[in-house]
Amino acid sequence: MTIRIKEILENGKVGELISASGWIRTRRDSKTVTFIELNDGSCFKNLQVTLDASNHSEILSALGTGTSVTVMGNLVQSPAAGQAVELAGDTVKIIGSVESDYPLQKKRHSFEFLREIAHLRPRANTFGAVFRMRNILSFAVHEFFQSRGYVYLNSPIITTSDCEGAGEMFRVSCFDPEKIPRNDKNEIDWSRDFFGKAASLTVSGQLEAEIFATSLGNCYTFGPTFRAENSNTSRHLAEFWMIEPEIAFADLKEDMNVAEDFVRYLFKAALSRGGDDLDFFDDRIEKGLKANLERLADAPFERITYTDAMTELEKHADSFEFKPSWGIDLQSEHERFITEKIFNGPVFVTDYPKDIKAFYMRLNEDEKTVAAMDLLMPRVGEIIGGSQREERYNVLVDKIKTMGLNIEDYWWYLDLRKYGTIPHAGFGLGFERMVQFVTGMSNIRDVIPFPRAPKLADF
RNA sequence: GCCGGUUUAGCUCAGCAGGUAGAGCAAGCGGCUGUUAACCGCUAGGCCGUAGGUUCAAGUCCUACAACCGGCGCCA
Repeated sequence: MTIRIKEILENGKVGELISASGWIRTRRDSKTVTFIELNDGSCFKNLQVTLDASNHSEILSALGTGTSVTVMGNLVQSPAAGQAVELAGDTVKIIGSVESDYPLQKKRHSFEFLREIAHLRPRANTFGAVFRMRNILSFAVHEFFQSRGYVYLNSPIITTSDCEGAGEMFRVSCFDPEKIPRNDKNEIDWSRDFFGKAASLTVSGQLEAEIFATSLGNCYTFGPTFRAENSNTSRHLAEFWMIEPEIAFADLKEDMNVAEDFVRYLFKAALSRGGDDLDFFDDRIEKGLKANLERLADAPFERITYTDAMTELEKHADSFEFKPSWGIDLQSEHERFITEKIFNGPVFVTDYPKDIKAFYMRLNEDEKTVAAMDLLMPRVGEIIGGSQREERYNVLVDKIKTMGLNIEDYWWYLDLRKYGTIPHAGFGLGFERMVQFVTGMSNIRDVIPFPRAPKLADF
């Protein structure tokens, strides 16, 4: 009958006899009373427990930071400021004691240090708040799509379709690295591997989502995605979670409408359910975070074509290391200028030159650009990449050929266009980048429980 | 992968022009106080990232490597 501390603090009645279990965050002594801050992870706040020093003298010294305990006693009104109620502990049971080398102290630790003890960092204020917020956002993702009739698709983690070229892939193989079979041309003989062909971890569930969008209708994926790029930045991971809706009978405009509604829905979920965790981010991680989320949750996102964006950037060519010109990809500094200087908020940039985008994006009337869109956000950069898919069989075949890709590899993808093709569109949202934006955390490795990045796969 | 920075006590850092290490917090002990990042005193704690080199002498200078941080590239 242990009650969660969140429940106690929200609904506990003064006078009630209760039991609370958790970990001691910090402990302070006064002459007659020992104070314990008890946290069980259910919420940001701690439950203050008071112990009569004379009744518990023999175990008081064992109640150090990190100790797990169960306390029974009456919930009383707190005579001091800082908390409305507190638990007047009658009995304290030590569940698990702590050695003096417990790494978490009652002081501020650097995020870099806490990353090295990822098995303990969820017990720290910031990380408790981050992972509760991540949970809120995860649930809101499903809520948003489910309430709109989208089907949740579990796209495969292991794939043999080398399709997209979205980045370097992690090889999946059962070969003994000491004895990799080779054929008579001395090439690796994947036909003798587990799947009978070269297999990798997925870099995107989009192509599979298109199969379902052209059968069950609107659908979405939400799962882990893997990129073997040697990316060393505060916004890249080798394993990250991506949400990829695919919308049937939709064009780019509808794609952006869904993306915008989706992002704003997540902002609103964070605002309405974030509680003390969000207040903490606002107070300690990024000043003004809440006001900014509130502003963005209500205002429509800006939209600008790549061509118009380039024209704007060219007016400020002097302020860039890389000179903007039509046909090049937007550099980080350009994206930041657009989203932070020109619009100060999320911006959709649309209709990129066809040569810098993937083969499956729909060719526009001008035959120079494709129906692509990226959603740029202040600080985290590109949070969404999406497009209307090329649904015209012949156009797609031409595209695959001119890009030098092997047409046979795409037989099933082309079949979707050959048999009852429909216009459709979709996008991918980097979940961790969303969590970063909503929490204000500056390093993406601090918003995923166990980050995987170059030289980093502990725990 | 590229450019720059950092690496000294459990943690966060200081260490001036090369002369064999210091603070705050944490920990242990004691004191004070319905305390709330509590406060005060004392104690203990360091092959100064790794490997070479220069020098009578290297935490301090040089080289290589590694990890981490910031920026860039790749992208979500």
